[in-house]
Amino acid sequence: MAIGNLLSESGNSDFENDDSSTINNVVNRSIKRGKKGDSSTISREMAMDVHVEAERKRREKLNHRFYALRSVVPYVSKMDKASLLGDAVTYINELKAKIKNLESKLIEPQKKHILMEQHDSHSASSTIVTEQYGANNKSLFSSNGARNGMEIEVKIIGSEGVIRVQSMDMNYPCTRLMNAMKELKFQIYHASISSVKDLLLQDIVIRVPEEFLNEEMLKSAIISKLSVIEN
Amino acid sequence: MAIGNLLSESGNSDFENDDSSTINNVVNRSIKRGKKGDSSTISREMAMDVHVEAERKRREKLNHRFYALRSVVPYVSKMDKASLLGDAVTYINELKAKIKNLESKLIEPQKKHILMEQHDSHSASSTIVTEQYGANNKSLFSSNGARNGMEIEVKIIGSEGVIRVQSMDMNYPCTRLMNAMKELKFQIYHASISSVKDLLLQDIVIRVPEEFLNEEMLKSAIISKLSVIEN
DNA sequence: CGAAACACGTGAGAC
DNA sequence: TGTCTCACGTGTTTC
Repeated sequence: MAIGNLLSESGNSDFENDDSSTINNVVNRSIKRGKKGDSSTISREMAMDVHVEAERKRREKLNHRFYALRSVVPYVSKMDKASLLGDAVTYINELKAKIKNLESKLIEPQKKHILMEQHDSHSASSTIVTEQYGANNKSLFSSNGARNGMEIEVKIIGSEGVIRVQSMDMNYPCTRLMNAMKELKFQIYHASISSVKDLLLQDIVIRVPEEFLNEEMLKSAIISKLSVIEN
Repeated sequence: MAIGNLLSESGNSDFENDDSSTINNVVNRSIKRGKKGDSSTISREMAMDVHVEAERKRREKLNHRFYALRSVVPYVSKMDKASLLGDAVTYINELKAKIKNLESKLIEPQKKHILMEQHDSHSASSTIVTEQYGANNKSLFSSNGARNGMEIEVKIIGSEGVIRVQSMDMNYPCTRLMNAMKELKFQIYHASISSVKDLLLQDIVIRVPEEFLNEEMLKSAIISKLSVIEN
């Protein structure tokens, strides 16, 4: 599958194909405007370009979610998105009805209940679970930006590199760092993450690509990637 | 947000009617082409117009379905469509797990034994998933779309959980897993990642939120998150 | 100002 | 032949 796409030009339906990141299509997708006002519109065009790219990303994400939804809804009548959504709604309602049914069936027989079976998860309210999920959020240290003092140390030994990061354990610095590793396409040999109190320590051993000639280059590449990744 | 649509100065009063069902559509849609060649392009323009209208109809329908979905999914983290789809998938998987749980609880009528179906460790507690893309599966339950042959094992000990994942080292499964941890808001105590040949082994120790009553729930939550995360 | 999310019009492919 | 569905680039709005 997927031979090089010379003259691809459209095509590209949404089949799954999965990795959008890897081979990444740097294809001549940027034919766009041949000519334009030549005055000071260059920054304009660049901004446009990033906009186009962002929108493309968004579409891709949405389509992945559609596919994921399709994989959990057992029978989807047709292939189009509207039908999928409709079937998902009816399916959810079916599941809910079924649960209600089961619960009522379960509560009814009051005799000789053996209903312990949940030793360790007493967890108060052994009654029906109801309502999913924490939903505690609200405050939830979200908020983007907020560089939480990351200290980065880099060491190169032969073809291997050691990245050592120490930071506040907020906003999932490990997720952020892993995203950076992915975007930099570093091959990871080993990683170890430890949380101690409100500090998070991360050690990662990678294979250093040849284009990074010294530790400083490697470190600044990581830092700039980190600063770009949204959390 | 005030209303737009200042009475459009008529001109051609083509039966546009619009019938917009839902809320206001603010847009001032009918500016379109001001003037054009009047020769033989009229049919062209009419055809175009009907196309535009049809597409508008389609979009309206889709949005209506989105709204319907939103009304059956109890808690949607954010307001945007992608989050809605993702949460719908998660919710469906939770419902499935819940049903499974209730059913197993129900099929156990008069066993005088305390046959601890919880301690035994069979009970699918630490089963292995190895699934590859839904759609081919058939059974109603356990339709989790784990990607590139991820084998997931989950163990709960007290308030801590151990997640052990083995997969092909392609497409940065560690990044994906970390993203899942973040989205599930799990607090990470420790993590260890090792690459051996083309296999990637990941062990993560987390604090298990109370709402996860057993290993099965925890595992299916992780799987469904994984299936939603695009890489 | 950028970044994110959306709706829109339009070209293209399927049947 | 139209009709349906989709992806794309773009304008606009919100924070």
